Amino acid sequence: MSDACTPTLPGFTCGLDATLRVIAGKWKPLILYFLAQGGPTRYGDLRRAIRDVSDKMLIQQLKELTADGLVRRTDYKEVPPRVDYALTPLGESLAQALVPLCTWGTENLQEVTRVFEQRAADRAAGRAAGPAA
Amino acid sequence: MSDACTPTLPGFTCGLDATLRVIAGKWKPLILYFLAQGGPTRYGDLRRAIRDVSDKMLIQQLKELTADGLVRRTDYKEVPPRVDYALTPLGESLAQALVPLCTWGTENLQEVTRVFEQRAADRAAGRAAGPAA
DNA sequence: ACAAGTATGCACCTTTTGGTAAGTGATCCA
DNA sequence: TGGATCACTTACCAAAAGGTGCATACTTGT
Repeated sequence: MSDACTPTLPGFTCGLDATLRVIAGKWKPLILYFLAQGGPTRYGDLRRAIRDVSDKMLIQQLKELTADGLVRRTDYKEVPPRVDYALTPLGESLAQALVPLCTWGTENLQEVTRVFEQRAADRAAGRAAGPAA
Repeated sequence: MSDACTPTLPGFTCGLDATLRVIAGKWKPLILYFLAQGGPTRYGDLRRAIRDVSDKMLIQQLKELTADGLVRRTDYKEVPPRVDYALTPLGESLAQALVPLCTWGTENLQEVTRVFEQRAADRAAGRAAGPAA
């Protein structure tokens, strides 16, 4: 796995651990994804693009990403509010690092799909057997 | 972010999403990490290596990784139980895809560390101000 | 006889995460 | 005047994730 992982870091086990904690959160990768695709994006556009995300969640994750220096928030201080979000250089580099995962998921889509069907089936079986017995 | 992300997948938003759901779980990346480093590893060794993980969690995540086809479990059916775990080819390929994240975390360790200190400070401030007001 | 180690299972509980629904000022449109 | 849009905020809740600790069947070491 290369020795980029080996050093003993303060707080996290390895660089991988650190990274995963930064992007932890149901919508963060997706946000990074959309921001990496197009340039600066208005809040409402993100909101509509991601679909299924609630205001609360989207705002929350955007806040964290912003506080973490991965995303830059621009408030135009206009009368009907106007705000947009864009990746910082750091955010862009992270988005780059995500590409192989993205590729892996796509390349192994069959396996992954099977995996999730299996998980669902197991959960269903568990719920059927568990409460019954 | 390359177009490895673009296809409309059944269930998940993109390959990245799919991958992240596979490795979701506090200890899975670490397990993958340790298994990628050395070859087959006995349960007890993993347990001691990862430290801070509980039996319940480790077993649970190993089970999922095994069910997902990323890890192969070998039970030697011996009298004092002996079992070991190793990566499958699929698991190895995933471990490879994790390397850039690992590298990113290591390269941007300063930023990441700052980020987490900031988060901690914010949480502390929040707890101090919130209940008071 | 007794403690320890082996790989797990299980019950219970707390923390974290995510989701829903409502409300905020201000402006624009009919 | 009433409704919609903008970017949020807040209070409340449900579900999931994670943690602790005890139990198991068997053997080995003392």
